[in-house]
Amino acid sequence: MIVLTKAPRGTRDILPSEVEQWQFFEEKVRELCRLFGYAEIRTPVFEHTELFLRSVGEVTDIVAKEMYTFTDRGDRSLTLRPEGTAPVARAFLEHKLYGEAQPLKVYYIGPMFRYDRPQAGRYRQFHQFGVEVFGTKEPSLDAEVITLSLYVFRALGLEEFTLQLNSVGCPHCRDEYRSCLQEELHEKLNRFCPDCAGRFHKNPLRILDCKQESCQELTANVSLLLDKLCGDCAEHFAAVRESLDVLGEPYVVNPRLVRGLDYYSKTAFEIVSPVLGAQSSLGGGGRYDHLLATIGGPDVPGIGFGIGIERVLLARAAAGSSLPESKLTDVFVVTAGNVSAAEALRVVIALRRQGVAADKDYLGRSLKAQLKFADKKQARYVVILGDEEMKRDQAVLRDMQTGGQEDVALTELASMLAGLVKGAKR
RNA sequence: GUGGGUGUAGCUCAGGAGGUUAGAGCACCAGAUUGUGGCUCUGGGGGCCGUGGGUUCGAGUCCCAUCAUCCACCCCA
Repeated sequence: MIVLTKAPRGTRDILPSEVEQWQFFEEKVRELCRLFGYAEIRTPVFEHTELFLRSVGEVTDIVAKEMYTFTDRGDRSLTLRPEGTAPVARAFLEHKLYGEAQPLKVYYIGPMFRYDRPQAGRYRQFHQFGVEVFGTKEPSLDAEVITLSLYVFRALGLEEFTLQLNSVGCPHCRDEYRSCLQEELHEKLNRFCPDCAGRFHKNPLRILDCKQESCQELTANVSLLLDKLCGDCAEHFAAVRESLDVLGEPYVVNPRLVRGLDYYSKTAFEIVSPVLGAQSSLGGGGRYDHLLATIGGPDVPGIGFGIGIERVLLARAAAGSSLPESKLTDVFVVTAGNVSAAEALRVVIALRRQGVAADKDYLGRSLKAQLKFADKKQARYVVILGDEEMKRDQAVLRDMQTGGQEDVALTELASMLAGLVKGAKR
């Protein structure tokens, strides 16, 4: 039975009480992108299914079992984007942005969709902030991109995280290593866990990343891709490390780090947090020098990362970071005696026209209840419109913090409060 | 897709081995003498006990299924 009063599994509402956290995230990220020279790009939330098949890779988990794919009324197979890189790459090609000055640096913020079993820090609709840069293989760019992701976490008040770095090589050295690894592991094949047995053919590199202790032991002395990179890849990796060293950014080389998407080459990195539980990855990314060519474009290199917004917010909450309370209402206008609601509205509108966030009661409540509500709204000031004062074209202005109050002429009310509110915010 | 935990008021939870009108705290609303919030006191509204079957004279309580949720695996953000 479909429950009409519940959001679909793995999705959730971001309620007013939480939305400030999201706005905070977006503000910080936009500011950083501006400083780093990245412009925003917005692509559709769905694309031709084929785009993800070709770019992400048909044997990846994302494509094999996690895509929201549907056929539209024109019989086209479409898929809600499971990640952000492929759509941006598509847009880059579609609009021939390789014809503009390179490199092109862009960022995006938006929802992604993966049909997966929900868990802590994992949703079917989740949100990512990510950047992509097209047009250069220069290693210092790798360092810039990585650094930007670290600055994002810091700007959001996260201190406890680790940057893991690796190189997954290029098609040449990776394929060679892959066969080499399979050869080395072949004799031990029956001693691996069932998952790894499956990985042996599909993605042997991932065996090195298995959480099972028994598998870890079996691969303890196996040769690593990092030691078998081709000259070009090895040189690139060394240069990236050097750039990070120059910047003073600490990192951990994890030769067993693997990325889940096929298009990665050379630099691969992930930022993990110790406070998130099993879903410890705050974000990750890497270089994808052959992606554009794979989907039918020119041979333009690229690099990027994606950060999970939900996970960042969870990490912030776990770290006890909070935001200063922002108040929606500066002034609350209440009525006493026979003063009409319309009269109150007139005053409220006049205040708003002066840039004062004002509001009033809309439930016909008693004076006492109106004040109680104003208190709940955390309004700093309350304007009381009473019969006595109205006769003199005056109103009572009450400071809810100090409890003091005075009579103010109606004509001066708006400009006076505008001044008071502006002063209080400083 | 696999394994385990949990579903009782808006929220956090009680409800001894099945037995009458299902409770608490917080929240919400209203009062505590005439037009004044926070503190206190008093009162009040709210619950197909997730849903559907079954066992029983009788089910919030036992059994099955289902849905949801949480945790872990897989994988990833």
